[in-house]
Amino acid sequence: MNSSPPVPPPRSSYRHGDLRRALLDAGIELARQGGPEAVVLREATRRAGVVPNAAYRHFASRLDLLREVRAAALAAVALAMEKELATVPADGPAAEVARAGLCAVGAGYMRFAREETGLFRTAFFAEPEILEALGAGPAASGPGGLNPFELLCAALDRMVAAGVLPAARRPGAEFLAWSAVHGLALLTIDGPLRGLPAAQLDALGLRLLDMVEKGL
Amino acid sequence: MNSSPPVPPPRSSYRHGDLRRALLDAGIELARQGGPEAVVLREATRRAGVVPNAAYRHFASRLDLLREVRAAALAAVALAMEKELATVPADGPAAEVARAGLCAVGAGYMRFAREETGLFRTAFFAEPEILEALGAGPAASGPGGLNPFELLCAALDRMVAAGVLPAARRPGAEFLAWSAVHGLALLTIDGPLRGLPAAQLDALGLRLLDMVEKGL
DNA sequence: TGTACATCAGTGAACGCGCGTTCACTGATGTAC
DNA sequence: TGTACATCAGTGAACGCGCGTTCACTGATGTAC
Repeated sequence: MNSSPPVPPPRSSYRHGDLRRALLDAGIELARQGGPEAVVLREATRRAGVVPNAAYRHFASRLDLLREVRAAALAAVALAMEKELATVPADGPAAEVARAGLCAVGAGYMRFAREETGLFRTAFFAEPEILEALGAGPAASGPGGLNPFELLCAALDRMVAAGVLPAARRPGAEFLAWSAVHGLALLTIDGPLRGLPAAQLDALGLRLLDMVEKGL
Repeated sequence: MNSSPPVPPPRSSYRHGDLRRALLDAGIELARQGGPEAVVLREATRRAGVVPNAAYRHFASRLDLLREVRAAALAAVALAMEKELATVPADGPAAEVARAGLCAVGAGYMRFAREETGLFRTAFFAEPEILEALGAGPAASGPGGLNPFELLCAALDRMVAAGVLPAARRPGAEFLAWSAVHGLALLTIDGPLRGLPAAQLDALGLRLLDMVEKGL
């Protein structure tokens, strides 16, 4: 019954062991629960069982920590997309596979937004200065080496290769597709679609992806 | 050269006159410059040339003020959409008019996001508890009596009436269209599209609206 | 194998900040006689 | 038309809060001899 939530881990040794990792993990957990603004330096140190200023041995500032948390969040988005992509059977007509790939990428993105809202918001709505990294970041790479944006681009490229998408419409298509999916994700987590049952959201997602595919 | 930004207005009378309005205006200006989190009670009172707690004569809390600022922001979005809509010539084939109407509504939304980023973010990303009002709010109405969401719905209805959109595809279409437009708006103000010249953004917007129209 | 020592990760205390909010007050305004 | 008074909008002072960050320190660890 006593002070259970922050879980003060009793540290035996004077040195922590891997405080950097512990702070990062705490930061990721904070982001998961409350989004980017919940990534608070003092709370992270509290969870690591350490005095506040100890963090400055490992991070230059709060923003520095947030940056790394954000990279982890971005990697988590990419992982979710790749997992969804992995469920697409690779046999069958190339056109079908390419189309299904785009859908999988979009569906993974939207599901992640719904299920890991805090991390999603951290990945895409952290401090403005932080966002510049997006689209150009090997630091933002997922396990497969691609960040969410690159995964989307790859899916579109495969559609061109399969002849489903005219090459002339390819340039910029990533922004159109991303817009649609990103927008629905946000209406789902922050907007009027919040609270809709998952089944309905999935159905809406399918219709949206259908619209994108037809409209591109 | 002295303390110009906050503009401390010298108040002649003991009574303010219309402090409520002054605080609201200050709040809207703060939102315009810095988004919802910039709507700070103390700063609003500072700008109104009044002591902090004076605000409590007119607003129950900071959140209460923010709610009203948000309503104003929503009305401003609606106004921008209506202005764009007003540029569409009403003569010509009904199908064309209906299509142009949807485009206008979308373009107005996206342009507002770009030009009044702070207000846009305030309208759609204020405290979660606040967002519930959206889509059901006469309080959120624009000058024409319709909020942004209702304007979009009306445009879609006109497309059905004009025979451009099959009635069977109408239900839920507002969410698909809104997703696309909302997403692009966000990529523009917060994401990798930030800083792109307005002309390119407009072009991308047109392509997006084209995609929506074809895909719906 | 044992001792002296440099390193540097974590401590303890404190700072200044701006915030939202509460309290008892004061004094200009408008109304009732 | 003049006076007494109630109202209530704005004052003044203070609160507790949690934050990020800086400072001089201490003491466990690992290395060099």
